Amino acid sequence: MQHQRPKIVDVARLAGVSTATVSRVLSNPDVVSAETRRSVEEAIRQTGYRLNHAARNLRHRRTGGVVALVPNLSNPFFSQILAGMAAVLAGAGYNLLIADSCVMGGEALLAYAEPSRADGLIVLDGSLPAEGLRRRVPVVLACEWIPGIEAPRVKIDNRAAARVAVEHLIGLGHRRIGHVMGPPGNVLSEARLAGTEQALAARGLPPPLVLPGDFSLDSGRVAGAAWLALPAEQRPTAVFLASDAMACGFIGEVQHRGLAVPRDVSVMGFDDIELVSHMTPALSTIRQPREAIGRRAAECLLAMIGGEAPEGDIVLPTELVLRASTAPPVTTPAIKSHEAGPARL
Amino acid sequence: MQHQRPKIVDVARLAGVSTATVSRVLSNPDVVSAETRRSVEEAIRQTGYRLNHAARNLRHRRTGGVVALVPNLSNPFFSQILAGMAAVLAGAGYNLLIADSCVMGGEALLAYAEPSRADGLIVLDGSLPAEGLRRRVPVVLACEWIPGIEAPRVKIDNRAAARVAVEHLIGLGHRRIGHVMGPPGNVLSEARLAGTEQALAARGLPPPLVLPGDFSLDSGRVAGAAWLALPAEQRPTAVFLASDAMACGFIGEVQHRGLAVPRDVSVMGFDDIELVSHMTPALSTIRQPREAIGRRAAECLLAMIGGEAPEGDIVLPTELVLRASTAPPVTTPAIKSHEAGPARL
DNA sequence: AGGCTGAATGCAACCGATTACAAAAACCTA
DNA sequence: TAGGTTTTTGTAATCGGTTGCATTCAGCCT
Repeated sequence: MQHQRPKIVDVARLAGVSTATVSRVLSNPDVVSAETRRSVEEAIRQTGYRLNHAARNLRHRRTGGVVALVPNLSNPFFSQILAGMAAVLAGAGYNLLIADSCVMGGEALLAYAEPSRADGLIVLDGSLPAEGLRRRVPVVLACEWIPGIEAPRVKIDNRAAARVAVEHLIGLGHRRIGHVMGPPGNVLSEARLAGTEQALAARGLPPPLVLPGDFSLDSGRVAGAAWLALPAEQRPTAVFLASDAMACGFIGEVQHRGLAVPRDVSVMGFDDIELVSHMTPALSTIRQPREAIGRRAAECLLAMIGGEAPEGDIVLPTELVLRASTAPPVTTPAIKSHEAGPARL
Repeated sequence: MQHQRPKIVDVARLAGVSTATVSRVLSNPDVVSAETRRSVEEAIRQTGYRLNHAARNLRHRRTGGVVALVPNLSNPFFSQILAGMAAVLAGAGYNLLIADSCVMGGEALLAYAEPSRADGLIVLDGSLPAEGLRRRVPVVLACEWIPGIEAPRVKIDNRAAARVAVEHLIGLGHRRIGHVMGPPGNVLSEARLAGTEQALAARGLPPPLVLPGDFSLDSGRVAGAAWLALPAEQRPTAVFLASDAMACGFIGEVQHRGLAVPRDVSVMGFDDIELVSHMTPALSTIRQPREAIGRRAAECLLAMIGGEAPEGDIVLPTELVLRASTAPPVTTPAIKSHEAGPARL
């Protein structure tokens, strides 16, 4: 009948000490005399004792876990952020739990915000009910956020980044510029649109042609079709899309219909997901430091769990990455050079 | 001083019953009389009582969590499997914890296999030490697996799928076929290679030109460079790569160097990640039912946690997806038709 | 009326660690 | 050597629910 998991009293008995001493060896070895410690360690080895986390957590009134609330786990954009968080949290002895808002109702999600389920919460989804997050565990918002909520945010300057992207297009000589938005109401969508408009207005250019989207590949494809459907002389010569995924869909659609990027249209993405540097043409885009976002969010949360006052917002830098999908517009419509493709021999 | 979280005795006191009764209302309402139940529920509402999971888990000797061991979270291939698992597990009231073997040593990973940390384990990484997984929690292996371990596997028939892929290339008329492998030693790499060899041998064709890889985008790029470095007449006219990511890298490299797919080389991938249908050319590939893999693995694990005998291996079907990256080889080297590109006008 | 059955509830022992407090031991100092 | 520290260890309460067993009581049968 010795197939029970050994508990702390079994170790104590074998070592001839009290459970308190064993516990001290485990969590605060310095207060135990060297000799006792050795014999306890030996007893632990002999019994094959392993600590029961549920019991420790109960006593400590904590859970040892942090929940990440993700909208749509299958989106590769998020997985890299999660990887950053996982690294930090694992180092601090916390478990990373993930909850996909795609597959759970808002009700079920809020259950995660309870102190008995997790010690903290990182929200990556801006479309949650702002209610119910009050008076619960520490919360950090990353990337997207919920306007009503009072919590530190780890983010980038979306508006400025969009401005930089569009200024690049303007600098290349584009005058008719399109913008494909993220989902309506989303804070990121709004900020990127605003940046686009600002950049154009600052140069005295007309506002962008705005097409709807939702960050997904397929919405980018649809936007591509919409662009193609325009009369050629009304088409923006450059399009800035609010996500790389949409940019891929857009380019795919345009290419499948026989046009070329950047010859017929310059395309600019947002995110710099790994794949887009390998496409043809390689995508010009705005790099978000995804891993760092995850890291910082986790660090910030750990600090709050540790009792520190929440920091203010953390704004991480973005980077303009120029590749082959953006080029000067083929002007001089008089010549109508249909052969002038991208320099590829 | 009423800012304490209410506990079960507070509810009991308010409702005028014992804690046992409150507990029954919570977990086994049928044995409580309707009247008592109502008054307890009312007390719960008034106090704002919330169950403490750590306490319940301690008593139940379970954790309510399942760990997924992933090699490299940032890989989008895995995130969709995780999404499937998350859906099933959330439905059954389990938390999904993720551990990225990239960021943790094998030691730390095995700590997750302890009953006090998780009720079960889904391993997606075939490169783990087979030891230490014995005499622990229930385990299910998905996709990749560890040869030494006795546990149900959720997988596809990699060899047959590779055979189908290569037969397609042969059917198109290709005779010199290349294969870019996954990481050496990996069960998937070996099976896909074996399938490739079988298909060729069955038709009496010479064995494939095998190039090394590791499933990553960049290793695909390197393979592309290696292919380009071959004398043109030795180059395989079709290449089958063991992952879509590698196929993307390969195509990118080939295109950046001025050649075209499938005109100069047909390319076949494996996985059917979402993006590849939007590339130009759209990638022909083998579709893995990633979400289903995640689901089935989770279901299987839940059954084992519930005490059922482990099922045998579960083999899910794959599908040959034909798109634009594969085409008949441009034979008749006498004509050397350099202009015959893909039909694109 | 006495005895029996079964439903509803309470008592108190758990689950397995942690830790405040007290007791004991060891070490100093005058 | 008595008295005062400091270090080490043990005792027992505690974290917050759950559940086997005992008890109570209403309803039913003979």
